[in-house]
Amino acid sequence: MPELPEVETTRRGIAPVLEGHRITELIVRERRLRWPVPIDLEENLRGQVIHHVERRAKYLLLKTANGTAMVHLGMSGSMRIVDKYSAPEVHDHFDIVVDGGDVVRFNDPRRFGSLLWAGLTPAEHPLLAELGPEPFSNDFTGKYLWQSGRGRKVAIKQHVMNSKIVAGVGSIYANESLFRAGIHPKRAAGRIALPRMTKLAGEIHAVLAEAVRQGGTTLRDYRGSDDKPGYFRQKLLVYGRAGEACKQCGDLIRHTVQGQRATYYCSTCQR
DNA sequence: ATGCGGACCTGTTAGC
DNA sequence: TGCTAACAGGTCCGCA
Repeated sequence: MPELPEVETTRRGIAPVLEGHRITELIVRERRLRWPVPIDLEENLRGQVIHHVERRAKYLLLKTANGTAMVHLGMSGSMRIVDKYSAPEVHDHFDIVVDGGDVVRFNDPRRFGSLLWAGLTPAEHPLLAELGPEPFSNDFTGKYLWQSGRGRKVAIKQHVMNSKIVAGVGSIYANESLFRAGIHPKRAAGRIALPRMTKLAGEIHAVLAEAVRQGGTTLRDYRGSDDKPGYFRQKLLVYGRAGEACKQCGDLIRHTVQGQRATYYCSTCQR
């Protein structure tokens, strides 16, 4: 499921419930996530006040004076706010219980998500240390994207989905921003001129910002912390539209696979 | 250094 | 209708 807009929507949903509140209990029902949940995590978090809920790439960072917990939603994860008396259901892998009785409950059928401990210097955690700039940061510019692609033969779609190049761009929004920028997803990253890269960086920024405003994209499972779906799906121009007419030129939208992920594009509008 | 395929999981859907 | 195979929003790792 979740790409950056869905994670950001989740962050905004859970932050008011967590920030400034003390964790009375962390209840872990299933430790076998993408990586095993560390055995001392409950001890590290119990009694700690969450002073800030941040996002880095697609990781949610729960910051306490003792250290930072990292949550990743994987492909099918979600976090909902529930009452402490609500019974856990299947795939509800952990609960963050805070003073006052609110519970943030993590559900993830595929268990590609994770719950990890990043200590006092989260930026140095191996999963965060190598990440590229945030797409909403000032460091993410056309010039940066152009420089990062110089001499590379990798397809531009895979290039922008590489978290070391830019953090948080997944398949849906890579497809959409490449369409908006008029760039063919299989074009080599090193064979795109600076003005087109500038256009692409701008479209990545724009499409992600729009999706955040719409509460993300719900294809199937994704729900925000309030259980509402995201409404960006109606705005998708290519993703999931194979065989349908391009909204720009009327040609058929094509489907292919890159790196085991679905790619959608218009061969007339994208070169 | 770069690039590829496999791996981790379950649930839903498409196809026979 | 029922079984099986393919596919799904992520991304790390090991190998060539």
